[in-house]
Amino acid sequence: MSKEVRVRFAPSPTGPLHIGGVRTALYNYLFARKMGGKFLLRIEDTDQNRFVPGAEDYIKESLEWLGISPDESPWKPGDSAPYRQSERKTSYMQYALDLVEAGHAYYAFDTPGELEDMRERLTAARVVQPQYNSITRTQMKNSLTLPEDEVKARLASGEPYVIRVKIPRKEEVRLNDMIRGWVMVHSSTLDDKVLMKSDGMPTYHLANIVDDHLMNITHVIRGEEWLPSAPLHVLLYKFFGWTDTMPEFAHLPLLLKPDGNGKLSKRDGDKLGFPVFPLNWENKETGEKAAGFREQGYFSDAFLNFLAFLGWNPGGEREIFSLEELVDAFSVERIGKAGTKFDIAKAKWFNEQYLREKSNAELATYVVVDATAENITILPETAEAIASLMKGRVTFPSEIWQGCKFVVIAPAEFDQDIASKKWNTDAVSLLTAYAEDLEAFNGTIFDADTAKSMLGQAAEAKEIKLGKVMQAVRLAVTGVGAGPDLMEIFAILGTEEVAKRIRFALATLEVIG
RNA sequence: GGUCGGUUCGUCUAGGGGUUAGGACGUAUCCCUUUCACGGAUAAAACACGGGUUCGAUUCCCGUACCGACUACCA
Repeated sequence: MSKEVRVRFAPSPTGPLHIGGVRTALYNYLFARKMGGKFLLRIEDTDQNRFVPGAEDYIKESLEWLGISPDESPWKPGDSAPYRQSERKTSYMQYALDLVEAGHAYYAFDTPGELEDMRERLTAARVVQPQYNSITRTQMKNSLTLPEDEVKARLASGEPYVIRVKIPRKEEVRLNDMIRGWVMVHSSTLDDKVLMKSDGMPTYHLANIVDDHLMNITHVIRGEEWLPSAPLHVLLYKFFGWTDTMPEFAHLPLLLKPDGNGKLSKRDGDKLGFPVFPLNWENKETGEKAAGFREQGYFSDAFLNFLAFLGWNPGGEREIFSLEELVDAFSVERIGKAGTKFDIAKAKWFNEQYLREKSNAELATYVVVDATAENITILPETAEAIASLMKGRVTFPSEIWQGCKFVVIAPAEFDQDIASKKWNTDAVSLLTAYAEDLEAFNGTIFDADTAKSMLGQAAEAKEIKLGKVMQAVRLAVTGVGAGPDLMEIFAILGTEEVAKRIRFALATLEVIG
């Protein structure tokens, strides 16, 4: 009988949640749902110096936007509360002391300056790996080298100290990563990492093991940057005697820069003009700003779909998956090993696919909002008609209004380039006739077909080939040379408005050549 | 430098001892068309290199190269 799957996403609140972190959260969510388990969120705020106000809310809002909210979190506590490491502070020291007691950790009193001296000394002596380890610790100030009474005295006097793990001199440490298979590391290459800092807070290494154990975490799905410290974590589970309940590990491939090499960073997004964060972010204190996918016009479901395929794929040829379908198709085995370059063009493509599936009514709400922002009133029916016309042609909802606002705002000026090429005597002659026909129109229904047949008849009467003057007709009514089906636009505008606009164009534009 | 990880079209990837190495994005061309798009069709485009193992390796093994992560009292 296997126990319930419990996974956690454990970001630290040091700024806006990076897209790589969002993907990690997503994979954790998908795995938990797939396995019928629980997805928890734990805030790793053991570094008081790096705390950024608002970062936690940002994490919460990001996950909510994507619809992958945790089952348990600081704002939705379950049995494993609390969910902030700063609130779990009291328990860590005892675990560290247990390790000291068992001989797997020790007190160290070295000052930052002394540590620096040690590294310099080692570097000067051409030691390949200047680190605090089984060799060098014998020359440092710690409870392994100092007499017992002196250690007690230093502790009693309140002298600052840290607790370091005592890495065994020679031992093969191995772990079976779900994505990478067996990884083996020799303990001699590991260093005596600090477990408890001098400010009384634990480091990530200690806190994450203690919390994962206490919270009954069964699988640790995290970024590849953690792989090098995974052997240390395995060792800690062993020292605590928790090997039999140690979670399984899965180290996710990194998200890389689109050009060149290296981890995707905020700078890359700024440079290439795309976001690397889910939501807009602003740090009021520092003035730091970052653009978000949501505000750029990406739909949460499209963004989620895109993200899911960055480093994973279900094996078939289908690419459009809803969240539920992703859950159904997900498996850790199908996560790739190699880093993934970030391709914003693909993200846009996903957004287009999703946009086309949205109802006109839904898209119309964007049009109304955008128009209102410009102090322009638009009828809901008009907004919907515009949405219908534009949905197949745009990537973002904001482009619907931007690309079709001439429906509501009659052109005051005209694209000079098109005018100089297409505004000829034939066009003037046809448009004059068409305007007259429109003004005389007394039918009840003026739809696209009617608009078109009337235009066709006018052209026939003047013996003008329609194809030659359509650009001019478009220019007269919309002011520009490109856009969705003109006759559909006419139908929205109505005979009166179309005639009025044609009259204005006729009066404004001069025939060239 | 050391440790660990990685390497299939430009990008994301499928595949896996014998395949015309498949798809998608992007790119190009053509078709459709009242423009621009959409859509449809077509095209160019990949197994990093060298050794093994094998009748046969892109696939398995070992090296090399290259790329990356880590190397803090940060996570």
